[in-house]
Amino acid sequence: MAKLTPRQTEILEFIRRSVRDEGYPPSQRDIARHFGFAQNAARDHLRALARKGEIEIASNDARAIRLCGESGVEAPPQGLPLLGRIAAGAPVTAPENAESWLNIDPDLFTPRADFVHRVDGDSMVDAGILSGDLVGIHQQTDAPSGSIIAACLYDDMTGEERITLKRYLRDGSRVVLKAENPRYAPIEVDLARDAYDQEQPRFRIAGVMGGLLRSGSPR
Amino acid sequence: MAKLTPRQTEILEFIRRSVRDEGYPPSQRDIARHFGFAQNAARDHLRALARKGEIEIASNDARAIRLCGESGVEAPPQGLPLLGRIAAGAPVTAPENAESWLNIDPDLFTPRADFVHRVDGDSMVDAGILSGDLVGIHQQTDAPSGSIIAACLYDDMTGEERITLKRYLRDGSRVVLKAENPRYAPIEVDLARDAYDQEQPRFRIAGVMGGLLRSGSPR
DNA sequence: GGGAATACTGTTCAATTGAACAGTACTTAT
DNA sequence: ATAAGTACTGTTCAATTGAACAGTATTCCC
Repeated sequence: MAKLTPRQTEILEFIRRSVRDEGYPPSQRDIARHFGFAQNAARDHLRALARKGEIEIASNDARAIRLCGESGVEAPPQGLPLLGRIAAGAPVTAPENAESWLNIDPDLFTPRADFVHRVDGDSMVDAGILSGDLVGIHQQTDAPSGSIIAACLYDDMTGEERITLKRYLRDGSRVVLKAENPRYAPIEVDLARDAYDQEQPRFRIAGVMGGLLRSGSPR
Repeated sequence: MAKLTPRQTEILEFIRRSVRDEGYPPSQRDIARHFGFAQNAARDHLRALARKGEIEIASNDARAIRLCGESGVEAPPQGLPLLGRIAAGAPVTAPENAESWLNIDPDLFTPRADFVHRVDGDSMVDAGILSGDLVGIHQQTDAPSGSIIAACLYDDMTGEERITLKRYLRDGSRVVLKAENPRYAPIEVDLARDAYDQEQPRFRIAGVMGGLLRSGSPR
């Protein structure tokens, strides 16, 4: 799709707004009146927009403008990004880096989910969270002690950042990230120590668990 | 909103289809041409539809039809009924008897869910299903042995029918409904015996589990 | 039996509309 | 330098369009 000039973007926006607010596209003269120029200027713009694939001028009929650029009449893209392990350097929790998008109402979770994380491994089985489950996460930088959080752990070796689910236990500056499975050892972090201390992993809270979605039945 | 005649519904549908497919409403003559009548008939119909609040005729302009009845451009109402324990006599699995409706895409579950059931009790904890979880159920009358099913159990005492989640194990005519928690005893049914035998509960398969939705985090 | 609503036909008319043709001025790539 | 694209003005014109007015047949309600 060819790039639009600022003026063309303005005009396309006006058409979109008209369709949304009035329910039908404007006539060439409507456009001209709104922008204060002659009908033929509007016609030129429509032709340019049609050539660039943003609209289709369906026929010689009145208001026969069909919006076709990405978001014509479609529903607003509602859903949640599925975040997880991603390539080195890039921030894991940025929606742009989503593996895929799920069509779920964020309000099905409490608190409301901002993204979804796929559980890998059985470290949380005793909390009823199985491998492969999708966990809804509400993005926040802190969490009450005892809650289940999505922790971002940064691996110095690979330079990769990844999300893990853990129970968050905090006592002063001492933080314990506990798995809900006796076979896994808890990770301990002392926030008072320098972040550059290599003996402990660097971590941050990505958010708190707001719920869970599982597809299929276990075993 | 006044009721529409079949003909008016046809015409409203045609306008909706036009807006969806073409991107703009039809002219009165477009309508007339499509239905094979004169322009004025179309005009009469539009006036009737406007009077009944289904559309708005915005001005004297070409194609100035604005759809306003409930679902103008909105998404189709999609969701799943939440079924569970219900009043005596009524069939539990009928969507009309839903406790409430959840706005979930049925295809998030595999197999696709037809309704949702709220888990009450800890009988399935070992399968990662906790009390309060919502389980997506695909309606079917039979299920492979070993799968987790929604079983309809009929209580002769209260005359109530209720849904319970169980692991379904079948060996010939012998059926075992097993809880995924050692503290619960399995229920045994012999299909060869008469359904009127009061020594065993009457049951039927409501469907198989297609997945799970949990709001909030455990404990 | 009368009134209202539905479901049309048919004609006329003025306003609106898109299209075409002829220009102008400016910018941006080649 | 020059061709292409942008961003307009101005005029003319035929086609389309909604509106109005005058009818007709049928059904439904009171």
